[in-house]
Amino acid sequence: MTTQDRLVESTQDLLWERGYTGTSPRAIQQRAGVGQGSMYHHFEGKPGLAAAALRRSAEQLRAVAEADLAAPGTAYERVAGYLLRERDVLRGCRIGRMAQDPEVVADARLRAPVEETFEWLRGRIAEVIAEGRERGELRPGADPGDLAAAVVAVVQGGYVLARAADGTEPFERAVRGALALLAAQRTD
Amino acid sequence: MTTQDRLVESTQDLLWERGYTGTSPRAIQQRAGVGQGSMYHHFEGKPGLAAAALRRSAEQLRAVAEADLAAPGTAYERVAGYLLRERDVLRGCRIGRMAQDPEVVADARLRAPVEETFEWLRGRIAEVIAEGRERGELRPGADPGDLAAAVVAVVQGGYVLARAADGTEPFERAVRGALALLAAQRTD
DNA sequence: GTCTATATTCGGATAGAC
DNA sequence: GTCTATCCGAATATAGAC
Repeated sequence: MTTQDRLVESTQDLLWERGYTGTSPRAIQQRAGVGQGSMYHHFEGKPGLAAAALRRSAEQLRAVAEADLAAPGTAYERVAGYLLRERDVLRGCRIGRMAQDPEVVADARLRAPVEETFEWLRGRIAEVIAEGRERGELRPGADPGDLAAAVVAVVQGGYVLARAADGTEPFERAVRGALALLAAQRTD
Repeated sequence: MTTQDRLVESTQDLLWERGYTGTSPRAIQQRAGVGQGSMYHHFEGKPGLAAAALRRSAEQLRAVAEADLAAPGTAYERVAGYLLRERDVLRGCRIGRMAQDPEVVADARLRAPVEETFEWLRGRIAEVIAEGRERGELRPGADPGDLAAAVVAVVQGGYVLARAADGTEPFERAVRGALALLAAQRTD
């Protein structure tokens, strides 16, 4: 693995664990086993490195989500697959976590991958729901975009509740609740 | 207002804006218009002051939520009142934000008010839903605790989506989606 | 490309005068 | 109770040798 790659991966991990404000260049260099000079040679300081790390995390998240959403099955089953995917609940979402940090939100290069990821995810889930409607699997009713936003919010909010409780139960409850409500939308 | 109160209020604001890791004693003192000595005289450093601020924010949040949930009306209307309350969406939740900070989660005195607030909120909403069931307003089905967790998660996740988008729309969508799903649980 | 020095400011806190 | 002085290490970065 190249020095750049080691720096990017270490940054991904640290941003996940400690957030942007809580992650220092020092800590990144140590985790990557790289000196200060190397980091500043390859990247434009902490923001540049973080931007690269976030772009990479965003790509990876997208690929994982697409695998669930493009799976065979009914719309309900595909959304359920997304909601029930195995997650490291107490670690939370690498991308969603960034939205809480004002330094990230204030920097266009850092916020862009976060914004794009959620925009894509909501759009993709809305598509799945709209398809389910067209196929007659789901009742017509609420805007698919609204339902998709609710689904994504349940996951992101579930992480918040789980960390607050220092346990996974609230996350699992929220997902079960959301699935029960979605299940009631299926045609008989 | 006493010096203590000014310190606590300034800390509440800064924790909301910048999070725990991003809030320095210096910044607190300046916002409160108080010297270093005063702060360390009245509180046990940053953690002690933050604990006091979080307890106060938790009380306030609880009071506001209770007002909506104890309002007259059907269970659906009361939950809708909670979901549709006016919020400063882009600022997010003072309590939920803390759950993302590893320094908060690691310190029992800081995590306690966060945990208790969400536990209370989920329980209170579950009560409202259970009452609706008993009164025949809502169909029997999913566990009220699961539905309550989903409701709270939609709000917390909605904040995440809104900040990611730098706009309130995703929050409003998520709430509309959740309300549409809940509305379908009403008896005819 | 990578390393070691060095610089500056901030974070978090203590000491002791008033 | 409040203020100023002071301390030490960390955060973030630059300079320049190798």
